[in-house]
Amino acid sequence: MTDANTALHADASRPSRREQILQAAAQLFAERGSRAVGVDDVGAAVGVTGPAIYRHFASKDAMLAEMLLRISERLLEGGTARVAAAGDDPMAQLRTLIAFQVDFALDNPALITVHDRDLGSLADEDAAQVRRLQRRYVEVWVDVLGRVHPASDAATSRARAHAVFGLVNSTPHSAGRLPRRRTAALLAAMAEAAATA
Amino acid sequence: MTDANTALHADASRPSRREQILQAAAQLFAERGSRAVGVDDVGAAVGVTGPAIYRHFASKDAMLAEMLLRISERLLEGGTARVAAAGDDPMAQLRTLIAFQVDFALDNPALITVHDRDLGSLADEDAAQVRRLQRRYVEVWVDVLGRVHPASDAATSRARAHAVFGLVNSTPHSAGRLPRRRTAALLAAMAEAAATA
DNA sequence: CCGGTGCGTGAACCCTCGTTAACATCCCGC
DNA sequence: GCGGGATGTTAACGAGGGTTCACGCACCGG
Repeated sequence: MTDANTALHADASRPSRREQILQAAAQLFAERGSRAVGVDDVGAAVGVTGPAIYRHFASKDAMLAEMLLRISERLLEGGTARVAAAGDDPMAQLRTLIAFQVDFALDNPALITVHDRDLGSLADEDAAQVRRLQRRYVEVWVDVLGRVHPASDAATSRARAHAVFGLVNSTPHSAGRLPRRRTAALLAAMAEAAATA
Repeated sequence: MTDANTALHADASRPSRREQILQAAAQLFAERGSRAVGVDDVGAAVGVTGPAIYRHFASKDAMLAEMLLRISERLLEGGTARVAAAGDDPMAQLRTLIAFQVDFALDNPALITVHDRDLGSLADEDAAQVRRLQRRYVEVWVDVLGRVHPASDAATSRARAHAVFGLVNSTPHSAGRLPRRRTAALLAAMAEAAATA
């Protein structure tokens, strides 16, 4: 409803009803969990009744699926693009990846929350698709971390990547208490220190 | 059922039915989310039918409440005890806190998951109680981090603490792929680097 | 005008699931 | 041996909530 999430609608100025619904749903899902949010709640958040949702989505699960797929795709695309644009230096690649993840986490704390909490309430097929995208994004990190730590094996790099994600994605817990710029700088510095430790 | 979670039962050798239920529930809640797990599922996991649960707990919510309260209490107690035993050196206190959190996260990945995912599906009173305990535990970290970074204000220390929690609590995502000792060492090193950055 | 298409509404349907009730069983102290 | 509490079982109730249905209405091309 506010400026919470920018990642879900392409046209931010006058989002279509469909995009309004997705964004409101993301917010509500993040606050209470997708299973605790009723279709009526989502409708009310955009000023319509519950069943009106079905003019735009096949089901409640379809909403969640589209939400998670978009997030995963955005992360994967953004991550690969940044790395490709960062040249050959592993440290430069790492820094740009961190900056990207920090920006995303600060822009979309709600999506971050939903992303790793409600994957389980997805139909098997959709869940598998999301996991494929997630895995590919993780692999982008694993590659870069592997070049930063040439002595480490892939499993170690993978654990490192997950740890950095956890660090950066702490934004939903600490958001708003500090000016955004400060938070971004702090998280980036901590993430780089952790990733290179 | 296996050796998954050691934090919930005092007598690990022959846990009472009540403790079996709590442990099985923690496992299931972590895998699927508390709302997606039925009372029948929990019962089946310990070899009884669903309604048998009500011989040991007043309600499904009471199970979740007790689970989260125990976790929060354990963390707060353990954290304060470790800090008190670590002497006056802030870095020594930080290191022992990190070691404690890493051990807990590796011993109880399921509890970690439930802890910060299902707080929202708790009755207001219980949720408030859990949050009080959480806050006090965070303050233990904030105090130590404040002494490690004398120039930082409390808000910054708090953000740092949450970031370190996120890093260490990534165990549910990366568990098992690496021998435990290696994971513990890696996480501790990363956490210390991040906390002192 | 006029019919169709898009978007919404309120009512009803029905399945899931937490909870309770009524009835067995085991076991232990007297 | 026997009464009673602890522990389970099956059957049933009832609320909540996702989904469908039948209908209204605005808008738009011909």
